[in-house]
Parts: sequence; C-alpha cells; structure tokens
Amino acid sequence: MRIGELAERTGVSTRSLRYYEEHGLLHARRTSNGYRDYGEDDVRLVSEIRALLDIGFTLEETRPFVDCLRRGHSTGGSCAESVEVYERKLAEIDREIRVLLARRAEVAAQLAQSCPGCFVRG
Amino acid sequence: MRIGELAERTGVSTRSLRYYEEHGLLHARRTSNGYRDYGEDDVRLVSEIRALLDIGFTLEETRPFVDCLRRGHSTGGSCAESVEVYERKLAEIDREIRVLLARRAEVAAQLAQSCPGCFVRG
DNA sequence: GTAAACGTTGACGTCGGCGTCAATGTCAAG
DNA sequence: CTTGACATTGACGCCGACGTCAACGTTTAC
Repeated sequence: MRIGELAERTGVSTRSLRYYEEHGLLHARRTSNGYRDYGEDDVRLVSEIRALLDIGFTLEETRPFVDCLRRGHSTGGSCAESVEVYERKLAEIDREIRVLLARRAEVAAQLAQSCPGCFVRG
Repeated sequence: MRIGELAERTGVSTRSLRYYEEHGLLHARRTSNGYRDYGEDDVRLVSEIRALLDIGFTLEETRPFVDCLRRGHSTGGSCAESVEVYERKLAEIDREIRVLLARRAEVAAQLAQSCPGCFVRG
C-alpha cells in the first residue's frame, strides 16, 4: 500500500510516517515511480510506535520494540532490550511523579502562606 | 549595582537577567555609559522569579508576582492575581500527575504482559 | 599603554515531533 | 488535454529559557 493508505489505516499523518522512516524506524520499498510501498506488517509497526509515543516514549525508545517486532516476535515488548526500556521508563516516570509531588507541595505551601483562607485539598 | 553583581548575588546568569528584562519582568536604570544599574529591591525580584521558575512556573506566570512585589507588597503571592496563578498551577500540576500515573500504570501493565516474571512495585 | 575583566546588543543553537508550506512529479478519470 | 488527488524531497516554524558565540565599548589595575 502507499503512504496515504497507511496513514489512514493507522491514524498517523504522512508527515509522521516519513519522519519515522527518516529516523530509521520504518523501511519502505519503492515502486518504479519512487512512491513508498508498504506491507501489512507495517500497519502493526506503526501502531506500536504510536502506542509507545502516546505513553510518553521518545521515538528513540521505540526502536527496540520495532526491532523486536521485525525479528518476528508477536509483541514488541517481548525482547530483552524492550523490557529494559520499559523499566527505565518506569523509573523515569517515577522520578517525574516525585518531582511533581514535591512541586505541588511547594506551591500549596506558598499558596497557604500567601492566602491563609484558601483551602487546598491534598 | 551592575548586572554582574546582581547575577552573583542571585545566582542567576547575566543572560537570564537580560532575558527577564527583555520580557518586561525587570526594569533597569542605566548609568551614563549605558550599563544597567540595579537597586537592592531587584535582588528580591529576581529571587522571586527564580523561585517560581524552579517550581515549574513559566516566565509569564511570574509576572503577577513581580508586579505584586513592585506594588509594595511584602510577598509576591499576596495579590489576587498571584493567588489565581497559584491555583491554576496547582490544577495543572494535578493534571500532569494524573497523566503520569496513568502512564505509569499503562507501562507497568505492558511490562507485566511482556515479561510476566518482572515484578513492578506500585 | 595595555591587558584583563567587565559591560553592551544581536543573533544563532538547543530539544522533539511533527505542521505546513514550496516546487515538482505521477497517475486515473472525464 | 486537463483537472485533481495523490506522491516526492527540502526546508522553515514551533515552544521556552536560556547558552554561547561575535564584535565591540568601558573601566580598572598595574
């Protein structure tokens, strides 16, 4: 299929698809006229990428998952490298949550000080 | 005092000080040679800006606090607009925390699925 | 007098995942 | 033949708080 169809079927813009390819995550055959030619498997690949990006992964971090799928695994996450990324991401999210909680406490404290009448839940 | 001293006393780079001025948060008198000339009050202003930025406020969001201080209030947060910003920020942080918690759960779930043997606290 | 350490404005680089042109080629339908 | 929907590559714009030159003027210390 061509890029337009892949875009429609995955809900991803053609711009994004070219971007993924530019960064080596997607490889497309070319038809005689130079158009990109995708297979059914690519729908899966792109969906995996999108799902991970939506959860907060960077494009680079999706690479192990894509590679994993390409090696024939049923899930992008079933390879050692992917699991490693999962764990790193968990730790990273935890750090961010801690930072946000600390900020929240800080803001709440300052608010309470500036405006004693303002109630803050939490 | 000149910009170097203000920078040293506040721990803020001269670049940042000029940036704050460029965005109307800091106003400096000029000496005859064109150098910026700051007063003692500016140390307070800059400290307030830094403190807020460090908590995650944007530069724009610090404006009400600076204005408040400049109006003579003892604290940047003791004006109605500042309190409003505090509350908006709290709500925003709460949203971000919820997003992160959801992501965390999502990642943990996928990890558990991909790697049944991997324990995830939380 | 001269070097070092300060100051000035102006402007580009950073980071990421694209959106959005621009200029141009390809192909099916009428 | 032409229109219009598709494709191509290339490149700038975005957002924010600066870092980091560049090219130059000022002041201080020796």
